Amino acid sequence: MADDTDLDALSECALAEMARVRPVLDKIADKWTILILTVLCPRPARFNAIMRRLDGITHKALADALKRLERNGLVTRTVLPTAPIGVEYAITPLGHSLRQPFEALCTWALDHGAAIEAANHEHDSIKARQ
Amino acid sequence: MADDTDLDALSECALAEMARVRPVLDKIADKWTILILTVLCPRPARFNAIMRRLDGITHKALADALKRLERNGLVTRTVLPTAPIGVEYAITPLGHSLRQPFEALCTWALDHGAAIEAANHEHDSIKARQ
DNA sequence: CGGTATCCTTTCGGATACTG
DNA sequence: CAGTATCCGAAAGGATACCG
Repeated sequence: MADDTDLDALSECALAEMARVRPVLDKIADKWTILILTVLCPRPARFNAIMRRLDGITHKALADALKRLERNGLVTRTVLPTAPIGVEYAITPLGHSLRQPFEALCTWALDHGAAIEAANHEHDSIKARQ
Repeated sequence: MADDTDLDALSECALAEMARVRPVLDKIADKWTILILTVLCPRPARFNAIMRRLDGITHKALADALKRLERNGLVTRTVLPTAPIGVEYAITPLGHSLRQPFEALCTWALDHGAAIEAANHEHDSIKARQ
């Protein structure tokens, strides 16, 4: 019973931590956030330049994502004094700091993606046999 | 122009890597996956035990999430020979390996959550002034 | 107890069109 | 070029009820 209490305490602590983590992750984790940051990482880019790089993203999705990124302080938005008007988006230090933990996730995905695929196929074949 | 080519190559490489990473992340990244793994990390648990721990999750959401986790080889499902019937879920080594990269993300969230909050408020107050 | 099926509401994403 | 508004179908999420 003493063991149970200890384990409960640990798990409870982790779950309590999650309560603070979740709202943050909800803000940054959408379909395009990471891809946009990847594009902006080497250098700033303009709206249509980003769109050309991200094959498949729609006008609206990019506009929404950039608005959220700007609001969260991960990118900056600068209107250029050109004609016709131009807008340049650049990654902030805060946005840049996100790349390291995200790369840890990427590494995991690259390392274990095959294992997940294998588990999928095994699971499916077992179900098919039944 | 030579610089541009190099930067393009780097960015192109990162985007190409993303193409392999994305399908994996799509499989594991939903609202409850991480919380469930957190609960199961110290020791296995049964369906309703998990549900009691995760405040707010619905019956259906938990059932769906567990099915996906099992299919991806992140948890195991064991029917207990009890009456009434019981089912125990346990984390696999593969599931356990996911915790390290995820904790990197948690650390980032805990470290920079305040900065994002601040950016939100600053952004809102600027907009309100206009 | 564990799980599925159903229904219903809300959200999301794509397509299109229009403004500065 | 950048951005907004609108419409619409698809998908997600919650509540409920029922089966093994």
